[in-house]
Amino acid sequence: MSDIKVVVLTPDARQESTVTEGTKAWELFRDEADIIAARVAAGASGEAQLKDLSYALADGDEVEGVAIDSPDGLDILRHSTAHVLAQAVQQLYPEAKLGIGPPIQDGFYYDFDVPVPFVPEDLVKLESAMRKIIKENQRFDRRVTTDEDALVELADEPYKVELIGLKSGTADAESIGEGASAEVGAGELTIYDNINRKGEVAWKDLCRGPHLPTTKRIPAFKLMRSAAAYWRGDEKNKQLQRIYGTAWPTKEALDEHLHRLEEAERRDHRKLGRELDLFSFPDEIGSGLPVFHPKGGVIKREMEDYVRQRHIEEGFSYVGTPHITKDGLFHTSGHLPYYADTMFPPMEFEGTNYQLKAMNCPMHNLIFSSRGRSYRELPLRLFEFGSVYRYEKSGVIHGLTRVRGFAQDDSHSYCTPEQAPAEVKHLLGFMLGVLKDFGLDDFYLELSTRDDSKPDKFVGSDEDWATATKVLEDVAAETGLELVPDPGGAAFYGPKISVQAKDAIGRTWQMGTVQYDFNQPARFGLEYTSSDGTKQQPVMIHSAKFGSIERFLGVLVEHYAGAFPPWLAPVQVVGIPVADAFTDYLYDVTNQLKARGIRVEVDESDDRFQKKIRNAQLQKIPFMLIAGGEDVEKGAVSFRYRDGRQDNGVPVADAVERVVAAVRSRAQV
RNA sequence: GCCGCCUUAGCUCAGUCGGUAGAGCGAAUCACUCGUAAUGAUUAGGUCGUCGGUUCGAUUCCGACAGGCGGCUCCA
Repeated sequence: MSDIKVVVLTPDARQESTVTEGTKAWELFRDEADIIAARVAAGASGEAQLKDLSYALADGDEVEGVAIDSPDGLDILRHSTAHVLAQAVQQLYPEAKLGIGPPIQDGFYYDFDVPVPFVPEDLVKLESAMRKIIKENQRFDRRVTTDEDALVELADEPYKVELIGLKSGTADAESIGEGASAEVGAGELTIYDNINRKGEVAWKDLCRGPHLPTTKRIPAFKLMRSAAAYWRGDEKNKQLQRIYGTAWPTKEALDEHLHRLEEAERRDHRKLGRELDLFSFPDEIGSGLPVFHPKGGVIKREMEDYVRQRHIEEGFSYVGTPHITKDGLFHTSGHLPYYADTMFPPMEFEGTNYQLKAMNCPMHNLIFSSRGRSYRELPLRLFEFGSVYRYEKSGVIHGLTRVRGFAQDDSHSYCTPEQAPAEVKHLLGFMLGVLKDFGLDDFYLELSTRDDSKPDKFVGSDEDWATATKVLEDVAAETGLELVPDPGGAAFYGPKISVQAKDAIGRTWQMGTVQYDFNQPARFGLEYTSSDGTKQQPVMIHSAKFGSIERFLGVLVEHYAGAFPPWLAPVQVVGIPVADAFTDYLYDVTNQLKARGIRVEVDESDDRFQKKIRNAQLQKIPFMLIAGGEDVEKGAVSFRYRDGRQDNGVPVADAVERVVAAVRSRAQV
């Protein structure tokens, strides 16, 4: 056996070493307990690939250890845990057929075809079976096979057989589907055997790897829940039973993760909406149809006042349109054939079908075309709070973030094709400014484009789509923000840029949008007279800065966990007298605040002083103004802030100015 | 829409192996008047989500529907 040269890469050095041919990668990292895989490049020019530590080194390899707490390491840990889950499932339920089991954000899942869906008690049983497998310290053993051999070996696993077929049928791992690429990818087909202490194959799975060296290297895991999921994500396919789990490099990291989930549940806007008396969803009205209580109404009104004012400042005219229309309007716009499924069914009235509107643009188009338009009027900018109703499937309704009736802060800018790029830029900047004023910072942009393979879902010429997409792409790039492609996500009439924000439990929601539309102006025959006297067709740019008032409010509640910045807080100040005797004195102070437009209350209840403090804390009121004997003597009040900070004996005039300034600044306190 | 789970007082939840139900918080009343997160006592709240079936009897068992939760699919 001859010697070979390999290069070991560490974060701060590259070290050449000579080893015997056939040496396994794990021998290079013998002393590093947290290395669980290797990134190997064949020579400096080669692209590095993830390998199991059992990989036999070759001459010229550049090898870097992958730590269990690195992003790749976590994926490997979680995917390996998914294997252990699948092994446990087939132990307990031998008739279970395997789907796929990829790593995901914070964890993993594995899909199974089982005759009876899993219940929570099954997960408990499976966890103990998994612990047993982990204790057995089974070795993940990689074995290269051929399509033909694998098809014979895995004949009992119809879903694996399908994946092998897909792999041979296409060169492109992406087209197999997200997640499935963990099982079969480009290159050679591999099976992983789980070898137990006796050297027997305890279990095996088709998989491209890599995996942990052994099952004992799984430090901490937990099964979270089970749910059904369509095979390969297609509604027409059979539903498999999916088990979600999580796995971490240490027990502490797992506990922290579970703790974060608990914290996230506490900020859930549906829970806070009830606790803070902001809104509710009466059964009597129907699913996905919220009502705003006085306190939620304050926040909603502040949002509306703000965004109406901003639109006026940005050159928009505030308009109004009705909630229903004859259905012909949506035929003209082109919405009906595409979106009949998501519109409420028509109401027949005196021989005419009326429809609850699901979008506002057609009505704005009629305002545009209500009289002749000159190029001098362009861009013509219309804005309103448009109430729209969409018949969302029952399973998708979610608090305020997915409802059946909501208001869009909807605007349409009619402009010449030449003006369009500048208008898109204007709108995007405007939208980002709105997010900033509301303190939202955890979001990214998405560029939704046409899916060329589904021409029936989109209208318009290739050239127009290309032009429109380019305009949006360039403007988005200028912001410097992360831009995620969303192929196929465009509206039927044109591409869009949207803001995607996360809720408390990590789900992303589409907020504001800017959409470029060259189709509706044509369908409505919109035109303006240009400087040379000819009739021209405008381009319209759809834009909503919040997206939907309801959804934005829901995300805001979670962003602030109910502790709104003072300008949005339903109650901005609560006066708390130390004893009844000081109530009148406090009213003198709060009346000054009220005169300055501050939302202020005095707690005159029979509760004791400390209870009043507690109640104000639970209501997350930004400022508590406290008055007792010491304050009265000095002509002062004492502040208590939401975070528990105190500032005693503040002269009344200063206190009033302090509150007014805080509210005006729109800043969080 | 699909799969699973769930629905008991305003809220959070006990409970009834089928004989019409409890607690804490909240509310009301009374007493207490207190310096930075819960004063005490008393009282009132429920045809146990709705409708149908089984049964001498259903909140409990079965079914349908409505609503909720978690996923999947969808999301102009």
